[in-house]
Parts: sequence; C-alpha cells; structure tokens
Amino acid sequence: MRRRRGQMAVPRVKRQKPERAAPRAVGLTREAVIAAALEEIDATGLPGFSIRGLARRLGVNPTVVVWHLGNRNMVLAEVVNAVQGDLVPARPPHQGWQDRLRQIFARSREAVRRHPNVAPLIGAEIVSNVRSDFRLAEALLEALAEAGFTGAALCRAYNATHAALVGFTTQELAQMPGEDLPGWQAGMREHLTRADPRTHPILARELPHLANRAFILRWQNGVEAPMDESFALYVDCFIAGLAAHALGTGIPAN
Amino acid sequence: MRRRRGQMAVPRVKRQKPERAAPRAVGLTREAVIAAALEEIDATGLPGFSIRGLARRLGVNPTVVVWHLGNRNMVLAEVVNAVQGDLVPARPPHQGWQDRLRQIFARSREAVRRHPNVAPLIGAEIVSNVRSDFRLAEALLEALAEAGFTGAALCRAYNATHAALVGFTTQELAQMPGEDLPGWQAGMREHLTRADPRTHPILARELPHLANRAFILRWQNGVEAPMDESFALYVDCFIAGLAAHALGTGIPAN
DNA sequence: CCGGTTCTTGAGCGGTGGACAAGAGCCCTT
DNA sequence: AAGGGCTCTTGTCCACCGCTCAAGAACCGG
Repeated sequence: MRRRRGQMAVPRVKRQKPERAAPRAVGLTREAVIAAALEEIDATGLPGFSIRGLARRLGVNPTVVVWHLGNRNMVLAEVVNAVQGDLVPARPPHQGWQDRLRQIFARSREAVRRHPNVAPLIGAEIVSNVRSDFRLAEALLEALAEAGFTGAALCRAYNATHAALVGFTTQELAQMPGEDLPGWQAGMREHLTRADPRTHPILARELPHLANRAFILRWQNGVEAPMDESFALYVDCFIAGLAAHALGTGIPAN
Repeated sequence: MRRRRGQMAVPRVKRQKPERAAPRAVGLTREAVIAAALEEIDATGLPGFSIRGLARRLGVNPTVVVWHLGNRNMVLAEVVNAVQGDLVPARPPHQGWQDRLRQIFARSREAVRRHPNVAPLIGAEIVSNVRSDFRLAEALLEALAEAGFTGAALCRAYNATHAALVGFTTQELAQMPGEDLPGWQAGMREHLTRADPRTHPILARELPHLANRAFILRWQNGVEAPMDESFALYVDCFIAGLAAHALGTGIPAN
C-alpha cells in the first residue's frame, strides 16, 4: 500500500498558504500523553476513547499521539501499566501469607476502582506490550510458596489466585450499555419486579436484598453501587479454601 | 443532526441507473442474522467484528442488519444470549449444593470455551438488553440457600459465587493483542527468560512450571493453552471456603 | 554556524456505525 | 381483483475512526 512516488512531483497550483502555523506545544512528553490518556478514559469511557479525542484534549494534532506512543494499543497498554502501577507494597514484618494475599487483593481492587473505565482492559484483555516487571507475580508466588505449594501445584495455586485477584473487580465494574442508559436501567428495574415467584421462588422472596445489589440483578455497576461486603466474602472464601488445600500439602497454613 | 429537506429536491443529473437491482435475499430472519453474527465473531474475533463484515457474510446490505437488530450493541447482546443459552441443566436427584455449583461452573466454562471470542462481553461488559430469564440467578440462589445462606448473607454469597463463575474463564480467554501477535509472543518469551533470579527468586526457580502456563507469564491464551487443572483448583478452593462460611451459619454443609 | 534528532503539522486513505428515503415483495382485507 | 399496509432490502450520505506520509519548526551538540 506504499504511495507511488513518481507522479507526486507535480506541485499543487492552488496552494495559497505556504506559511504554516507554529507548533503550539513543543515539549510534550510521552508521560504527559499517557497521563492525558488516562484522564480521557476516565472522562469519556473506554469505547469513547480515541486518539483524535486525546489529541483534542492535548490541543494537538492526532499524529503527535501516534508519534509518541506508536499505536492506539500502545496507548492503552501504557494506561494499564499506569493504573496497575505498584500493586505490591512493602511487606510488613511477620505478615503471614494469608494477610499478604489479602493486602494485595484489597490494593488491587482499590487501584481499579480509582479508574473503573480501564477495568475491562485489565480483566479481559492481554494488552501490555513489554510488561515492565514481574513484581506482582513474584509477590503472589512468594506468598503461595510460604503456604506450601511447589512445582505444578504452585502454578495452579498461582493461577487460581490471580484469577480471583482480577475476576471480582472486573465484573463489579463491568461497562454499562453505552446508549440509552436510563432506558435500559428502567427496563431492568421493571423486568426484575416481574420475576415469577413460582419459577423463581428464592429470587422473588429475597428480592429486597438482591435488587441492584447482585450481579445480573442490578442496574448500576460498582461505580455507583459498590459491593464491598461481597468482595470481602469472596476473598475470605477463596483464601480459606486455599489454606485448606495448602494443609493438604503437609505444610501448616499460618 | 437531521437532514435538511428543502434543498434535496434537486435531482442529480448524472444519474445513469434508474433501475435498481432486485433484493437478493428476501426472507432473512432475525435468528439467522444472530447465528451469522456468532459465526462472524468466532471467525474474525471481537475487534474484527463489524456490521459491514456481518452483512458481507450474509451477502446483504449492511442496513439489513441494522433493520433486523437495530444496533451493533443489540447484535452483541443477542450473541451473548445465544452463547449463554442454557447454563442450568436439570438437577439430578440427591445432588448436594456443592456438586450443583460444580456442575454449573463446569458448564459455564464449557459454554464460553466454545466461543472464546465473546468472553470479554460476558465477563467485562453489561450488554444484554432484556435478559430473557433469571434461571442462572435462581439456580445459584437455590444452591446457596441450601447451604444455609439467607438474607444479606445470601446476597453476598451469590455475588461471590457469580464473580467466581465468570472470573476465571474471562481471564483465561482474555483477548490477545491484535497486531503483530508473533512479535509480541516472541518478546514475551524472551522477556520471561530474563527474569532476574535475585529480585524474582521464586519466579526464576519455578519458571519451567510457569512459562506459558500462568497468568502474566504466558504468551498464549486459554484457546491454545487451557488451564484445566488451575480451574479445578480454583473451583475447589472457592467452594471449600464457601462451605466453611456456610458452616459458620449453623447449617450443615453438603 | 550547522546538521541531525526531536517534535509538530496538514493532507489524505480506507474503513466504521448509523441515518434516511425509496422501492420491492408479500399477505390480508375489502 | 384491487388496494393498503407490513416486512425486508437497497443506495446514498454523514461524521468519525486509526493510521500513513511528506514536510517543516524547534532544539541541541558539535
């Protein structure tokens, strides 16, 4: 798809502006573009994000963004890296592996909650280009190794833990349908009230506890309707089960 | 953004084909469009999916798709419904609540694995328009009610369970970076081999067990490199923890 | 002072989702 | 049989998208 060179030598006669406006923003850095991209995503949502919109926010030609980051995907990758910045805090002395995991779980959820619109990128896409470091992986492995997992069992425990780490929040902050949100919400509320008590007895009975507080049965996502207690139970269940399995390996679970 | 009516009356003079081709495919149904959309997504991936591509597959004008489904989002919503068709099988007699959950977990993963490209829609987006039924919700609630959860505790347990249900598979089948996949894969492999054993001792030591088998440390997703055993552990851990918490409520598990 | 690198610009290509008027095919009522 | 209304398809248009290219401005080290 290369441009032909030959016939481009013909000068456009109707050219009237040989002068070109001076660059408005010399000195824009890669980091500034990334920061602006995060702002743009926070403001307009992931589907509304575009290179052109980002350039508009920066008061700059769209090509500038491409020049600095190379690619739309690269922009998103850097944004993900920025959001997931440092999930792994310094480890306090005498912190058991279970508390260590809880700490990382909590910190991960906080990080994503700060920028909910990037949640889908973290939870459902492999976007990072050259992931800068493996600190998160090492921290999880360290805790699980302390719990007694080794070899293939360690790999399994790591995968289960990482899935648990990201899974809840990704869904809690799932993207709402983009268009006609009020209409969709009203429809959802109304659809819920008509759950047939004969085919769905428990749902109908427990509806006051569930409406807009439970997956599938809500019309807001975790931004407006956080699920803190459910997340706490989720983490407790998972770690308790993990501890039980670690016991099975013959090493005490703190 | 309405079109102006007034000055449209001017007829285009250069019009040469007053005759219009006869419709090629009278009788296309909504269901056929949905089925073709699922095929298209399976074939071209979610980012590659477009109304125009779907219309091309159907041998039809793009507006036909819009007419039948109304919207790109509507198309995706129907596709999700189709994939999640019936997750809840008939319950065998004497099946305990834990086995019931395991059954639904396995079935859910199978359903998504059959159409991995829609995984992001299921796990990270609220897209369904008017969800046809609450069978999945009722089935989960039923099992958890049997486990002894009621009221607010039931809501929490339901949320934790549903998050666990979708979380693992969504990540296992996360979308690979779209462009220059081979290059990205090679970079990932190579980046892995250079993990510093001093800052990442466990990662370096256990690398043979982890490379391309663990989240963050893989260069293929669950389509080529399934994580069956990790999923099994994940489910076991979660349900064991759930059972322990149910015990805390005073009602026997199983 | 100059030359190369960094950074920005405008123009342009092929693609996208969506809207619209108009017309073809079909069935049902009169 | 005639007509009317509904279903379904078509061509055309619009604004926007990511991305590429050639060219020029700004800056910095020699």
